[in-house]
Amino acid sequence: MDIPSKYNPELVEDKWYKYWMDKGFFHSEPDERTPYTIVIPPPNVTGVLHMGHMLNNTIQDILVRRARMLGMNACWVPGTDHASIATEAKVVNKLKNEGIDKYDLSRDEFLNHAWEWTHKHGGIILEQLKKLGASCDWDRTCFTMDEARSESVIKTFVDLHNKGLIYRGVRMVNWDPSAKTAVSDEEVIYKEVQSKLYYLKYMIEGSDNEFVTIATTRPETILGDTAVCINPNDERFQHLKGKRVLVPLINRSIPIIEDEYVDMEFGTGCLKITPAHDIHDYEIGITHNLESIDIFTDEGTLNEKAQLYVGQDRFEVRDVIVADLDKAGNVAKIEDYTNKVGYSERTDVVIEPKLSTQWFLKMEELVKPALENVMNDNIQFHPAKFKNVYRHWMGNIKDWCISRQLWWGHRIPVYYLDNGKFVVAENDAAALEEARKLTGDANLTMDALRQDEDVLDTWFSSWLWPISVFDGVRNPDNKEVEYYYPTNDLITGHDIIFFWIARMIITGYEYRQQFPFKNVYFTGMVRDKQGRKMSKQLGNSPDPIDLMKIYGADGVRIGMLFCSPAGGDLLFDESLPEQGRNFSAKIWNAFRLVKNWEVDANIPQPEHARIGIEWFTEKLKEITATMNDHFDKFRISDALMTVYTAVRDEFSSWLLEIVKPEYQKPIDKKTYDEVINLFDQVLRLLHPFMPFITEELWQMLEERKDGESIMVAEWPAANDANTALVNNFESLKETISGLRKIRKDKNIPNRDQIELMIHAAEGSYFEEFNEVLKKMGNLSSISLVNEEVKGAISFRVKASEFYVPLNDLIDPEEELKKLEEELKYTQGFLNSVMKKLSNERFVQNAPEKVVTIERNKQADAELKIKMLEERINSLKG
RNA sequence: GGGCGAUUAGCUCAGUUGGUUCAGAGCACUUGGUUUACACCCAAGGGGUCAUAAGUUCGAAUCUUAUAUCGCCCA
Repeated sequence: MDIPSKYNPELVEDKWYKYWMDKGFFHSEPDERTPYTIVIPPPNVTGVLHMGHMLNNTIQDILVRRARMLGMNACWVPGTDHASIATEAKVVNKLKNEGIDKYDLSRDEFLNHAWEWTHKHGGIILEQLKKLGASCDWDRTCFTMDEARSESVIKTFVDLHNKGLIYRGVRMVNWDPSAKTAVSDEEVIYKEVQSKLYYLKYMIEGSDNEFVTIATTRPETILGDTAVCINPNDERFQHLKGKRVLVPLINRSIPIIEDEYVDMEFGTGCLKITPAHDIHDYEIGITHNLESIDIFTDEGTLNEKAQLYVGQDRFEVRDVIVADLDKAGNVAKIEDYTNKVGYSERTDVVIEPKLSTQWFLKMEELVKPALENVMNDNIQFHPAKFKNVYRHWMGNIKDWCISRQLWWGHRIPVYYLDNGKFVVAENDAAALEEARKLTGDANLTMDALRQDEDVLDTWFSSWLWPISVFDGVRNPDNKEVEYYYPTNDLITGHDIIFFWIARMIITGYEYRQQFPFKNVYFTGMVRDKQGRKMSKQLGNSPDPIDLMKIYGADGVRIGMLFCSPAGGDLLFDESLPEQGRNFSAKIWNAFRLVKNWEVDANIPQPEHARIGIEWFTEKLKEITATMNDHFDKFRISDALMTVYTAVRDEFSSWLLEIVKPEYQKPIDKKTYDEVINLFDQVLRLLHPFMPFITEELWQMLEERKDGESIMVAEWPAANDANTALVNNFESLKETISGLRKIRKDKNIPNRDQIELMIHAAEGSYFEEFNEVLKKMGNLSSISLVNEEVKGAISFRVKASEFYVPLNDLIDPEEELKKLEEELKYTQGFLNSVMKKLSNERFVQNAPEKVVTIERNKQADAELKIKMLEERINSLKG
């Protein structure tokens, strides 16, 4: 076989992905096997693959591939999310660049543009996932706005409304003046900004020189003031009670009210109240029955109610009004001030608190089972610390504002009549029927109905995802949802625990009386080496596609996982995929070594090879068991590290070196076949992490039939490893390391044979491994002795002592120094052991196993000390 | 201000319900190596008072309390 000396991922990856697709390995249909289901966290339809997706989807693919190899019916459902705000913003922007204003278009015209955009860009990210090797069932690809999903969303709205859980209310919302929509609390990012605290004087009504001073960061809002508030306990302001003040510039008379909400320490202790533009002021306004004067337009400019600066932007007005106030003598002072200001996650403009009519979902009852079943571990979080965060949020839940003032999304199925009443229905026809019933007018036509202009929050569709992808909302009893739901694992970032995870759990219990997934695995954020978030502005995010071209998809996959514990942030650096690429090369080269051996069926298997294979066979069971344990506990990084070191150290450096025939000599058939078999097993353990290279090698390892694939090969068994053999072998390795150290210290070339004499003790020297010891140590002979050997360099493994006779090369002083250091250490060790053993309470209270271990330590240490002392005396003598 | 979490080797982090030589891994570092699979490698090494202090225990990186520093969420 002609094997290229270097692994070239580009020649391999597309080929095997196509093979897997052609053979239908990714596709799942319900059958009698146990299902293993994951639904993808649907990426944003306008998005392109970034490093966060890479991490997240690599983990999903690993879990799905392993489940498949374990014989489960694995189904990974892919799809995308319509992302109302982000997509609409992009489409609006694109139209703007073409000279088209959104508001010159009809709703339908705009939606046509949005769909066009979606069809053009919507599939990109899914195609990119294929490069990563994602084994999604592409036949099941869903979109939150396709027909089945859309109908599910509308049906759910109607149902929740009928249950009395959806209501219309006026609330202070987070208004995004750029997107012209309300956004949820979770979509507001608070940033620390350098601003100013303005101290403004308000004249007291009926007086020419008396005034109160208030402090504000937002002087432009004074035009909406409807009161000034003091703390009733504040001694300084007792004389103001019951008086009124004049709003500067417009001279509106407003009352001085009293409320303990006012912090006497902050600012001047006098607070201006602007109920329409601050959430706390709004609440005080309600308590004190104050008027709300909304001075802003939806675009964030001032309206006629402000009286001044009408039509100007809120931030422009801030500068202008301060100058005017100063001129008018109302500015007492201006201080630098650092505060936190909310910005829209989507458009990055400053959020304006605004009174607005919106649709809300009552959460109080809905969250109960969702909270309970996380706290009692029916749903498990990995890592579990996120339970606390979850409990805190769910315990302080507020009603969910589900309407958005946008066009792209699911239009709210509420139809208004002229008389202000409304009906809620799944479609126009049903709405008309309802309306006719409501009005008693059988001749009513659609013209009399006006559908709500707003759409639903995107999360109101994605919270149905684990159900709706199996069409379980429209058809709750269908075969697919019955089979695949609940799903097994959800892999997602902890940043959307409330947006999405909590809400999916809520719908799971509301609509299927069951959790949507058994486990939630939280990934951390991918950051750059300095710990900064990856962002376009910083330009610190590499393009995953480029990375895969350079390092191979497998290399990038494992690079992402090398340092990625659950929930912890991943500090990405290009050395990681590089390490992954290097590992691919290592496996490739191991394969080249094995496949290039000349096989001779006529020679018998040497003893050292027999031992090596027997050992590795057992070791592999242990490795598999360790990996299984890591997987069970969602320690994906640890599972990878286990197989990584297994390949590098145990397989390549030990097994292959042990069985490797002498230069230019053939290998016996038995050993060869067994090594091929072990290689096959190792590739299987690697496959979930590195699907491409493992398939390539597995196909070349032996003759394969069309339709065979490592993807559907069985996961290796882990039962009943011979742990005694494996442990004994560790002593052998230690002995060989000891010999290597001597060679290094004394500059003895590896090709020169040396002699070894052993003063053996039980449990640390095993004669049955002699052939391996001889080969790996390049020994001319091994002999047993009963006493110390003079003129030799020695080392100890546990209680056995090993001697290499090297008269000429020994430096007695150096040897003595080493021996004395070792003696000192061992004596110290013995002391600590004896301290424990002489403590009666330890012997009485500690488990017997622990005591026995300490006794063994004592015996070993005593024996070792005796040998060391003999050596030292003999060298001195 | 309220809550949650973290602090272990130069860096990033494990440490599984307190007990095997338990102080670990990977990377980085030092030294040696043209042993023909691999320098994208191999071998051998150095490196930490487990943030600090007190406590519980026969025994603490692990449990308790306080302090310091940092991070996240909420206000």
